[in-house]
Amino acid sequence: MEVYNPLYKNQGVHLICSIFTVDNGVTKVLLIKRKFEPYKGSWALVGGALYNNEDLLDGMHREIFEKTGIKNIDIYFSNIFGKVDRSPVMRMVATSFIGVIDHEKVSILTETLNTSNAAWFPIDKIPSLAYDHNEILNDGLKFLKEKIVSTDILKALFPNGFTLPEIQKTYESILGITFDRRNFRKKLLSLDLIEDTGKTKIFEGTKPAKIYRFNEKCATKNVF
Amino acid sequence: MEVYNPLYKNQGVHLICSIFTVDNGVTKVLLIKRKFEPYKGSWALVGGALYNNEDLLDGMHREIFEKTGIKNIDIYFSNIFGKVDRSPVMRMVATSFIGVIDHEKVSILTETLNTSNAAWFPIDKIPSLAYDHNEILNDGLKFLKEKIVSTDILKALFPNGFTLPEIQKTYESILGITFDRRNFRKKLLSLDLIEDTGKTKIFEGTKPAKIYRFNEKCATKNVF
DNA sequence: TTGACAAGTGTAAAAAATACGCGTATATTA
DNA sequence: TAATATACGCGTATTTTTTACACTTGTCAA
Repeated sequence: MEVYNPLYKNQGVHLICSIFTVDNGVTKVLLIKRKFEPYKGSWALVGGALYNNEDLLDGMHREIFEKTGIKNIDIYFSNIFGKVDRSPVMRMVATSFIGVIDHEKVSILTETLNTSNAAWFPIDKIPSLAYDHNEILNDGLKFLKEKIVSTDILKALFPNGFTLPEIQKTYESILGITFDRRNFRKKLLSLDLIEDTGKTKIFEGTKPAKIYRFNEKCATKNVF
Repeated sequence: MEVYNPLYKNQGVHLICSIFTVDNGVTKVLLIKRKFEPYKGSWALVGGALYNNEDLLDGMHREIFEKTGIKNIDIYFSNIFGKVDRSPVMRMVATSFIGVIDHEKVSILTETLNTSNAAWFPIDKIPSLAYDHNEILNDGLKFLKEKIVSTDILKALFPNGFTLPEIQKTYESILGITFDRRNFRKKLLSLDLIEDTGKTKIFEGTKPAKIYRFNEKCATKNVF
């Protein structure tokens, strides 16, 4: 039986999550500082090893909670990283996830059993990370860019809805490009991803903006 | 250290590949019949367990060769499947890949150390498979549909090039839809995925068709 | 009441996707 | 040898989508 073959001994699965937020027009990712070897003292993405008795998603949620205190975050599986030597301890295959939260609505634990710090880093100012986490983060960011045009992954940033100018800034920050105000509005509405709440938001000294929210649908776009 | 924690003991990684071909307008997938428990006698996708000393892609190639005799197949990672109980033997996380080969250009081993048969099954006539392979196959087929419009994944089916009518039939078979002859031509050429070889193919009783081949580029299509 | 600001809406032009007609090269048949 | 059937290549008009850009509107402050 496979279980007794030494070729398969001591393999494990890493659960790694790139947790993003958008802070005042700047896209940031949550990093934790490692307390122990390997990579003691290095910044790293949030994550750890899968337990035998948990599903991947459950394990990822557990790790996120243990390392940061964050609960109830929507996460999406994105990719897998399996180079033989990616962990110096034992053979670990990494499964990567991404998630988005509102950095203002959540308090991050800056010290836990395994971490000595936690902080939000702008995605263009990322230090050298533990393991292959730089590669995983780049891939996760690419995945995020795809997801924001086809899912409601940004919902967590706007629990009470959003105005179109607000969410346009968010899209621009994540995608790294700017849009014509009127065409962005038409495009986002045509994706059938958001809906009008009927309410408006009052700003000072300017016309009130309509408040939208994500609906239950998911957009898709095919080449053919 | 993680390696001694019993919570991580006896985890393994499955490498599973959905190997597709198109046979006379019918999209098919290669299945093998299992010789041993678990799922002895069941049809299954090609695959097995990752060894400690090999990268994911190398391991997948090794498994494909061991179970079918196929060498030199281009494979793409597609997804991961990690339910706790997906394997009755031990905790296994499955990583799934897809590949495409020409069923006429390759001879498949119908018996190996672990398999008692191998055969091509039309994708709309798939039996109940071992493990969660039905789910993995459906996901792989979805992934294939995305890949044929953005990569040269179909290259293996046409080692000596192809005519546009030929490849149109292939696209139609995989995507399950039909195209207008002239618009398909324009669309595929505009994707910048193929190029004219300058040669033509003679058919009987009809005008010779130009032969094309895949070029080195990859097409991309963004919502924004 | 008016000006500043930033929101909302509309429309013309360009580009892309779609529908469809016709000429052409080959093998077969008369 | 000429006529015919077949199906490949090319082109064009129409529709739809995308892009570029201008004006109107509601609120606050002066």
